[in-house]
Amino acid sequence: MARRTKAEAAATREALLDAAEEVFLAKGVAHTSLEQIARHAGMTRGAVYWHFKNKADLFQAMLGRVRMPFQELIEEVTEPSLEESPLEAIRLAILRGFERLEQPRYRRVHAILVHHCEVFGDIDPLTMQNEMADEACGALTDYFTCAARQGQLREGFSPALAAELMQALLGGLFHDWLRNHEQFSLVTKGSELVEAQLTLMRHP
Amino acid sequence: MARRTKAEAAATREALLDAAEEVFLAKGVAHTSLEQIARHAGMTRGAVYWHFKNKADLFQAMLGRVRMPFQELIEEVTEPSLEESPLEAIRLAILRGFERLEQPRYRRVHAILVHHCEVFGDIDPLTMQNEMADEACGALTDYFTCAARQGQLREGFSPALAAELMQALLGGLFHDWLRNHEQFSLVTKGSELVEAQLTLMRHP
DNA sequence: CGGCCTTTACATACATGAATGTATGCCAAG
DNA sequence: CTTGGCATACATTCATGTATGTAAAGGCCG
Repeated sequence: MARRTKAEAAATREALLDAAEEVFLAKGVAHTSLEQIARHAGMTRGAVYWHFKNKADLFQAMLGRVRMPFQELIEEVTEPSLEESPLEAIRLAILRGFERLEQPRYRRVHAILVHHCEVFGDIDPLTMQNEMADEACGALTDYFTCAARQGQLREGFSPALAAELMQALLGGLFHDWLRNHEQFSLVTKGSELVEAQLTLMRHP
Repeated sequence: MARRTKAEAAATREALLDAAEEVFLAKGVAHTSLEQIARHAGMTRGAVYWHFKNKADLFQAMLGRVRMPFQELIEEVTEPSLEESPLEAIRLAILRGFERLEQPRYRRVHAILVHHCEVFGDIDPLTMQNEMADEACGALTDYFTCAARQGQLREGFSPALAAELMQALLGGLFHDWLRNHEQFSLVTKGSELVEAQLTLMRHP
């Protein structure tokens, strides 16, 4: 092959990342060679080493396409306002998260991060998951605290406990779904469970 | 080295499995060589290939030392009887599970299975996790059904929903704890959360 | 606008190291 | 004296990283 235009080069870069997602998901990160990724994208390893420094660099670029801070999800939810019904805001934010995660790219990359890659080079997926979990739990605590101040939580039920319960619930559901997403829809089952849990925790 | 007695041979086999646990946990299954395992046990690869066919075989043997069927945990709980207070029986069974998992060997092997190994040879950790999850959810459903028949569950709250909520809660907690067990005690925090959740679901 | 030159976007070829599996050696247990 | 329990040596495969080749893109200059 000969040289492509800038747009074509950017396209092959994306194609390589797409291929990486699929092969990583199918065979695991550690057991896929850069050769396999390149061939799956119709290229050779030359293209990979041109666009990325090495496997870790490619992996980071793949992650970079799906950064989804949890705080952002909350901020997207403006209706209804956080101040008047925080529990409903939490529910909607979680629903938004579910909807994003059901997009193939988000689902694949998170499945790879959680279930198909080990510590590897300077990349530690467990640290990343810890950061995600801490961020989520922090945000949940804030908003459950807000809910408690307005008397929306069952009495004797601390915001911290509510946040931890909800975070564990979400984490378990998340892992189950990532393991085999064909088994159930995240938004459908997730909404049911979250709604049921919020009903249990809400002040009667 | 020269030949050892049968007991010594069995001991080196266990030593190899112990070494495998530690190195797998530290560096991930895919990125540890049989050489590293052997050296960590004070042996050479010759010993490994004598006791095990290959890496997958060694891995299976490592798993074999910690098989913990969930049903067994329930059956161990005879006090109080399942028939008179099923919710309490569930709580105790879960507590038993937590206590087992906090033993170093159980914790390490499950951490490896969940967070430190990818699909690999004829071994698929995700299938194993699915089987564990299905088994757990099935048992939980049975016992929540029993609880519902005795009117111990909040009205309008189906046993299936209760089981799914509890399973997601346990799964999330499990994953969080396996990621970094120094952060909190599984029995302590786990007991709090499970107790809180059962209180929420219990008929008032 | 056409010729030239440099750089880009890869493909190909090569060197290296690491891990595996097997074959063989060796010494004591039984 | 035979076989079990390893250690050692060897051959092979495989992935990586780099070096080199190359044809076209995109500019510069006349």
